[in-house]
Amino acid sequence: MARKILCVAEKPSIAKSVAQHLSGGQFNTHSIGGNAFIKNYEFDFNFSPPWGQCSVIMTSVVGHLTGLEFAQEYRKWNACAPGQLFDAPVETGVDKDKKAIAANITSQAKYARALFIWTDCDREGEHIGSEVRQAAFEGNRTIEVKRAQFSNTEREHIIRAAQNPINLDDLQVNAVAARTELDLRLGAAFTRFQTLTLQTMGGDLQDRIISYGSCQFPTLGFVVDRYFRVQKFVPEKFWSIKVMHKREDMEVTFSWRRHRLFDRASVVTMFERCLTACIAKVTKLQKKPTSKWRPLPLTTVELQKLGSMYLRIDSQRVMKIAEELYNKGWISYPRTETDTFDKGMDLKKLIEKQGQDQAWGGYALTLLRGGFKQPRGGRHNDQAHPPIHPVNYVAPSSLADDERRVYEFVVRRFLACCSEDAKGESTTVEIQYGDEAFSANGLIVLERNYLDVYPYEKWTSSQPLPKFSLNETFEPTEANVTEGETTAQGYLTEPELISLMDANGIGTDATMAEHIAKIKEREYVMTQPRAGSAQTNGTTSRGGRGGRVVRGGSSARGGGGGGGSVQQFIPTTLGVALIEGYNGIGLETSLGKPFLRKEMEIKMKEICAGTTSRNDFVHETLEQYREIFVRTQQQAGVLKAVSDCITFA
DNA sequence: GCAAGGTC
Repeated sequence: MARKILCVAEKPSIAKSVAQHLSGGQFNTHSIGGNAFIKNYEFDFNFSPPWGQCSVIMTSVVGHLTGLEFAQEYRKWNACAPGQLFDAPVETGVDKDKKAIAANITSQAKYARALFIWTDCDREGEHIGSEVRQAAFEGNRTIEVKRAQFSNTEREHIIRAAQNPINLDDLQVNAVAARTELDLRLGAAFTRFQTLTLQTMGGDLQDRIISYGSCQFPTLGFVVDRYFRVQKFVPEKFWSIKVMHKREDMEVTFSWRRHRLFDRASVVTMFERCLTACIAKVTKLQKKPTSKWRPLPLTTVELQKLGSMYLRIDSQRVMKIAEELYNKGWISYPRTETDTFDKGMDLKKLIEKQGQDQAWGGYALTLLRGGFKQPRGGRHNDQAHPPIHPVNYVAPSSLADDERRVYEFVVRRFLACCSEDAKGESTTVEIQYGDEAFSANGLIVLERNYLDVYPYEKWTSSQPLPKFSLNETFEPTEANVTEGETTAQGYLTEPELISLMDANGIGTDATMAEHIAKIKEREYVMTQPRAGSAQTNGTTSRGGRGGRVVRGGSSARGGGGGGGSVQQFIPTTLGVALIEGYNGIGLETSLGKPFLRKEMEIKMKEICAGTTSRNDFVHETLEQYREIFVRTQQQAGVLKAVSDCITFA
């Protein structure tokens, strides 16, 4: 009886670190023919019963092994009417460039008693596990299949996972299979239909692909939605009362509790009552400690948002750079939803490695000498990867420019997480003046703490307030009515777009940047720099009616560092026409809205919970989209309008 | 020539 166990991870890097932990560093490495990345690691390990001491082959795949395709006779664009793709037969096949990897698993399985699957513990990982299982069955019908449950690659954790295997969860496998089938059928059907129809209408759309995808369309929808809100915005005038007082050579501005009103006559009346009263009285005086919280451990979505906010690098490029840094071993796996560090992780060891840096090394050392605080924990955990953090030190001078900036950000963010919150003292003075209440705020920063290593955030002491005492009365130095106007929100920026996608479940942390790049490539949207923008700390005040307040005509936006300006997304005529076309069809669920994708996400969770079956879900969803498809065909005018827009624009 | 999901 062969005492051999085959282990397969989702990616080469995991196979390697698992092999290192289980073997204690004693393993042989074999290359496989046909793929330069995959290695087979060979060693012995003592598993829990019934397996006991076994020889192990640890290898990996590189993500999915297989893909879903239409049967051969439906692959040509003119082979069938696009509508037939709703029911056309589909088949699963091993991707061309994955044949050698599948063959490796098939042949290794022949001599193995059991297969241990070490793919990531998320839905896609479960499905990849089922693809691995299938490849193993091709070589060995009776191989026993288990799955290791792990959420990081720490030694103890990995050994525990090896000794407590569970079973593959076929419910999760089914959920992913359903999504795959729907994305293929709907994507291909609508893409071919739109593209072919618009081609026959002539105009400038001859050689373009007018693609539809369950993620790219809602992404486009967000851009178009904001565009129209900006276009339709009507500015409104508002008025406010400002009170100033000079004391001890300091000028204090009190702001009105009512903030602002949209009726000038009322404001003037109230203001006159203040003047009549003449005297203001201090009604409340409060000093209290306040703090600014250190940031949460870094997730992919945050990295993408902050990359474009702080570093002005777009999300796709940030991800590409992060992947390179990961592949070189400088930072941890950059695709993670987790914003909590595992309790068992040795964070101090990671901080120590940063001690040698010229810029932040000194700060890292102060953390080790007592400044260290266990990071805050967020509410997200994908059970597969830790938050993004530096794993090794690399001298910034040896990195390319943007690479250096991303690495520095990851390091500084990590050190900030492990620091104490910033501490300050806030003072509030409230006064009664006539019938109106006003207040002034002062802040003194006492300890900067994490802010010393995290220059991306600002927290500055305001001008200190002069002394006031409770119930004292005084005559304000100056008071007047100010006038302002609400201004429209800007067009959508990339961080805003990513937030919307995240909140609506459009795409995954690993693919959001791709969807954004896709709608640019299709020329559904374009980006342009926002005029007059500079780096902000995300503290822009917003007006109550959707607009940003510009007081007395002068913009509150300050300077600040940062290269370049914020990019904003503007839909092209084509993008607008597509979304408007589908919104105008009159069905409640438009292709341009995020609801359908959101529902898909909910249904996938139901499949995982066992309350919905894969078949029911696929059929119901197909029927739902078929109605939209049929209606779109009937109302050819919808797409005709798109064509006209483009031709005569 | 289509999608979205993995990863290199």
